[in-house]
Amino acid sequence: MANRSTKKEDGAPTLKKGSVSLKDLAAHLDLSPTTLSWVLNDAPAASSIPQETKDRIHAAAAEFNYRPNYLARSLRVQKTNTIGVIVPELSDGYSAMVLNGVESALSTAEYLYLTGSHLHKEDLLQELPQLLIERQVEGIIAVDTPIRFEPSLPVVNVSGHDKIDGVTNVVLNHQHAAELGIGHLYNLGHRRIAVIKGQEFSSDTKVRFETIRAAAAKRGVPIDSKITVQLQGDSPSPEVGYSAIKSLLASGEEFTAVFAFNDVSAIGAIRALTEMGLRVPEDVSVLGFDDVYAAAFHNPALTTIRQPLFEMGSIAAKSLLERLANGADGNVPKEVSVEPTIIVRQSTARISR
Amino acid sequence: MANRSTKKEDGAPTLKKGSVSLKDLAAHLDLSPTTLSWVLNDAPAASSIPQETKDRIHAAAAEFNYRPNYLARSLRVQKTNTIGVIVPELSDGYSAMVLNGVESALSTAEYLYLTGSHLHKEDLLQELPQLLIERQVEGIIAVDTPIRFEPSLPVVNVSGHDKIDGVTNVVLNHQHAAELGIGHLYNLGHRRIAVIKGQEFSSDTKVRFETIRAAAAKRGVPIDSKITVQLQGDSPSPEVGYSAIKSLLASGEEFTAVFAFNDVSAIGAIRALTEMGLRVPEDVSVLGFDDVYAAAFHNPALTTIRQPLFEMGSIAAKSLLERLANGADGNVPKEVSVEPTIIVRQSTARISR
DNA sequence: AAGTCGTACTAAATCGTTTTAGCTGTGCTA
DNA sequence: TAGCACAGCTAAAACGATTTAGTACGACTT
Repeated sequence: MANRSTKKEDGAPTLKKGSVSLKDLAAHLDLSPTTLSWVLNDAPAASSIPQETKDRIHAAAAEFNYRPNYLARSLRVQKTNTIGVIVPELSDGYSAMVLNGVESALSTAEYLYLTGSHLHKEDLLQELPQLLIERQVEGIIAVDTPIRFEPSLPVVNVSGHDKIDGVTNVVLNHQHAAELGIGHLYNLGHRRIAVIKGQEFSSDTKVRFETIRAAAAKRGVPIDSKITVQLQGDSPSPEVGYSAIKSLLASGEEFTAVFAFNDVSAIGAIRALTEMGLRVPEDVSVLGFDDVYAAAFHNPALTTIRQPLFEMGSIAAKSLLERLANGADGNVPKEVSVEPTIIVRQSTARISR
Repeated sequence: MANRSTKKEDGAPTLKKGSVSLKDLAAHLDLSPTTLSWVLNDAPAASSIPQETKDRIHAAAAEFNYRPNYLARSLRVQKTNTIGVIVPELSDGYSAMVLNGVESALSTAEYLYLTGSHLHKEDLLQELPQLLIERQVEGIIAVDTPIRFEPSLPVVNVSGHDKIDGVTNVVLNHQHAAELGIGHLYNLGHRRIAVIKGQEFSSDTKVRFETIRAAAAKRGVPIDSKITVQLQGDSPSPEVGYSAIKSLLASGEEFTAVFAFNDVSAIGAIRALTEMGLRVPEDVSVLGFDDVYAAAFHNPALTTIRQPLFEMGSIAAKSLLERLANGADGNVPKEVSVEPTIIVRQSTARISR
């Protein structure tokens, strides 16, 4: 039997609920913090502690709702089980889906994450990573975000294209995507294909356009710069696609199809076209990109190049976790690529002529 | 002039870049951590430190890219400048917009936030808050989430309806919203109004339906339970609205308008109606709720009751920050309410008969 | 009867800061 | 010439955990 002597004169040091420290709990039990730590963490050293003591400890921990202070623990063990995630903004559909993927991969590993949006502001692009690093995140996942800092920790960039030491890019196979898109339109008979380029700040803008251009040229229908427009404005919304197509229509140039930078701009484009009395897809085909939620239920339902955004997020997270687990053994993959698929719905059709 | 003696024999203890501690830096400068801390934090006590020393310290901090370890600081000052945010899921448009509002309010206060999605799973509803509390968040913002834990810290619940001590609910003026919606449809001549109820897990489901029922009854056109359907399935997507209306149509009951639980289900409803050869709004009017991004550019553009989601997020954050700054002085507001507006677009029209 | 082993623990260092309480030397007053 | 203020620092405690290195005691060997 336990021969605990009541060391101190206080019989029951009433612990305030809500924030008991290990020391408090230990004092209450007349044991040392060490013992409690061993037992509560199931440390190897706890093997010599008799079951009865263990039970007492667990019971008290439950009774006072003891939760270890993660700050203290992390400081001591030099591990925070936390990563940082940087996105342009949350409500554009794109980042949110990637984040879902990230979270699903993290949760099984008991990691949490801190988030920040940079809204494409240069100062935030510099500042955010520092804020996260100060908070001792173990790594950073950036989504559609240029890396403006020296990566002093593992970084994974979803849709990143810059080759930077220590950064793994998770990217779509853009060449394949362009082939799928242009191939689809070409096979429907389209030869005058207008292209909506992304904003300058989107990581994919350049590659997307180059690969589309190459795919079109290959088929002998080079992209005409007169029917190429670039999205303006600093956030992704249907409005910018709408304006882009409006200005294109104003130019009077002919085209039978539009290959949009993303679904959101495709939706704006459709609005602009129908407002001008052009039917989609009868008069003009519109091809989107991404396959966000809204695409399937739009009217007309969007034909689009699907990016596996959820998977890209979870691949990013898994890749980061793997690097964190294995330590920096040099062999950081520069790039992981995923495949697009084309989802044919109602916004594209055979050319009517 | 400074008469620093080279205490130690090592002339230049080469500091490894990337993670210098205050102690390292202090050793390098032959000063104590205390002095550096004072200077770098602009503490009052730093007034007695000569400018030259201050300059040396700042220069060294910059040179070695010194960043204070936030874990250690937070542990010492008992303040983490971090809150937790709990959402059902990120990619439903709703939570993301609220989060944007939260973030904008937080960033000016130099707070960051940890996020978690519970996907309406009971275990996560219990677990997530604990994970956040362990990590010493100062408060929690829950979005459309039932509170399943004892609030031992300040909590703000966006769209919460349970009155719980220590929890501030940020809610829409639902009565007004129902008046706007039913009033609009009634004025357009609609008398047979179908209602799509939300899923059981949505906080707003009950109030929304009750207020709609009351507003309709008041006008002498009581809601008929035969043309009331409830969303099924465990995530918000157009599919569930689609199925709901499909089943309603199958019942053969007559109706001239649909008041949907949210925009997403309204979009699904429109799809179901048009598939059955009914035109929106000529044959059936469809009224949405929320005014998410997709609403304005849908075809037809959605008439909807707008919730100021961004504001609700920033109000939630501001209210939480205020409580954190002022300490727990008891007077916690039980409820803060915001006003809806009706955005009339193309999905509703005067009854054609 | 001394040495060894195992049980059941505890003391103290540590993580990286901040903060309280000093300490040392110089210049000036009384 | 002792006393005192002030400038310019430093030592050590503290935050709340984990972890290393013991200690005290009984039982068992040799």
